[in-house]
Amino acid sequence: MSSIRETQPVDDRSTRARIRDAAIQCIADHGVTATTARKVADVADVSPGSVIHHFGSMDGLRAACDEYVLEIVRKQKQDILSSGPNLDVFAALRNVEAGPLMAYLAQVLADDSAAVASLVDHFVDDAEGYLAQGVESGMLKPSRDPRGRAVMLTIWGLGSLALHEHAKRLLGVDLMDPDLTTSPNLAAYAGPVYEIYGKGLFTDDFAEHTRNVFAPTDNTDQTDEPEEAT
Amino acid sequence: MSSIRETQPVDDRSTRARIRDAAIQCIADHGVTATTARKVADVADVSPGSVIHHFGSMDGLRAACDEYVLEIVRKQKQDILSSGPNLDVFAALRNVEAGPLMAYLAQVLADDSAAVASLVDHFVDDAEGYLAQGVESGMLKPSRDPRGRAVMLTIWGLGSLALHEHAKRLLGVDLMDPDLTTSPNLAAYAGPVYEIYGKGLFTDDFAEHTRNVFAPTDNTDQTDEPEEAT
DNA sequence: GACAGGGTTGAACGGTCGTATAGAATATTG
DNA sequence: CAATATTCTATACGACCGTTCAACCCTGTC
Repeated sequence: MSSIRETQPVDDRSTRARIRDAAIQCIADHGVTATTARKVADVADVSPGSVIHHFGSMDGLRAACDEYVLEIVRKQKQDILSSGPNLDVFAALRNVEAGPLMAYLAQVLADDSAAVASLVDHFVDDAEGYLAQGVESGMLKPSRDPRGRAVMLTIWGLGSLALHEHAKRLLGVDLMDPDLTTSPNLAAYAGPVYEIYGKGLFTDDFAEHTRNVFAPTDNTDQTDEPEEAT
Repeated sequence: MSSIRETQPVDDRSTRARIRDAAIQCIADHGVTATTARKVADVADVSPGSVIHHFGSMDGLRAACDEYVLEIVRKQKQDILSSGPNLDVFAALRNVEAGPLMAYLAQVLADDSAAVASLVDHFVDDAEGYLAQGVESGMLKPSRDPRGRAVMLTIWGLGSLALHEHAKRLLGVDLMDPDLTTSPNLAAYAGPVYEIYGKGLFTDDFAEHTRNVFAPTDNTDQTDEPEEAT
């Protein structure tokens, strides 16, 4: 092992890391099923045999990718924790070197992978913490079901990411844009969202009318409203 | 052409329709990339050659499926229109013979297809109409951006459908269940949703604070809040 | 019965996939 | 420098893909 570092850091790091990054890029660009061993090898400038030599199989490569972005998100979370409460689920990913992680996440959110499930659970945990902080600091209203509220807000956020092509077509806003927060079109997305988050959607009369329909078992005064579902 | 109807309607209808239905079922069950001509042929009890004889290619089959569910949704809309306002985007699909249409939609929502885009646009149009009715009837608050609000609510709903596996894992609610509205676990999903839609998420103070940040060009009084994004 | 003629079949073709493996290239060590 | 261990490449193989096509069956007509 040579003790001197070369003038240029060769390319990236180990061949294994280069292959993994190439796979993430490939999945982010063209989806998981279109990501073949040969294409990954081509992007990583290695031979097709090398990619499975390092990861055993394509499933192994996919798992390694999932685990890697999970690790990055976990690491990034530490930095976020010291910067106060943040409601935006994507902020952690957006600041992370503007890599293809958002696009990767959007591509893999739909198919069921244990690592992706763990990642989503992680986001929900974060959201629940942030929401609790928001409630404590007086920014957010308390909820009868804090966990459920965190789940729904996370699913809405991640679902918007998964359907970002529709959002772009309908709103002109690319949720994948690394510098979204400075985009002039952000208002088209944030306006309605903040409006709903701000004043709600139902009128007070209607909200009162539906309040006790889907309430969890909570001993408040409740007049029985027999039929008002959907 | 015989003028009498057989005692049993043979199987379904034409072979073409049987193949199309088999493809929809197959995509709903295993996704679009896992749906091969041979599997569709197997489900439809025909030969692999027959499926492309009827649709030209697998892309043609896929397009025919998209167009078919679009047609069904359009047809279903007519019935809905005569039953008053309805905020639930899925109701139109849920009542439609409990077929695999919801699962099909969940599978194809992410990939970009012209027919799927048209379908989503259709949902947004419906939502906008329903929201306007809701505002008019006093159930819903008016919006500064009715179209944008309809888009976001639709994306949230469809995104939840696309990520229904996560919702099921985290909430115990299967958004795909044809009789969801009678499920005892519905409250885990509807509770937080109705809470947010009812009273909102932000406190009045915080809502006032962020009101004019992402407001569309609207001449209300606005004190300049230079930096408060994210 | 002979005979078209279209819906249907099943075998076959070219292509791409994931993966295995033998050998070349490269690094490591004495 | 020789020997060896390691990494990578190139090729090969079997499986499965979408698609084609000659034969086949089945129905209706002369």
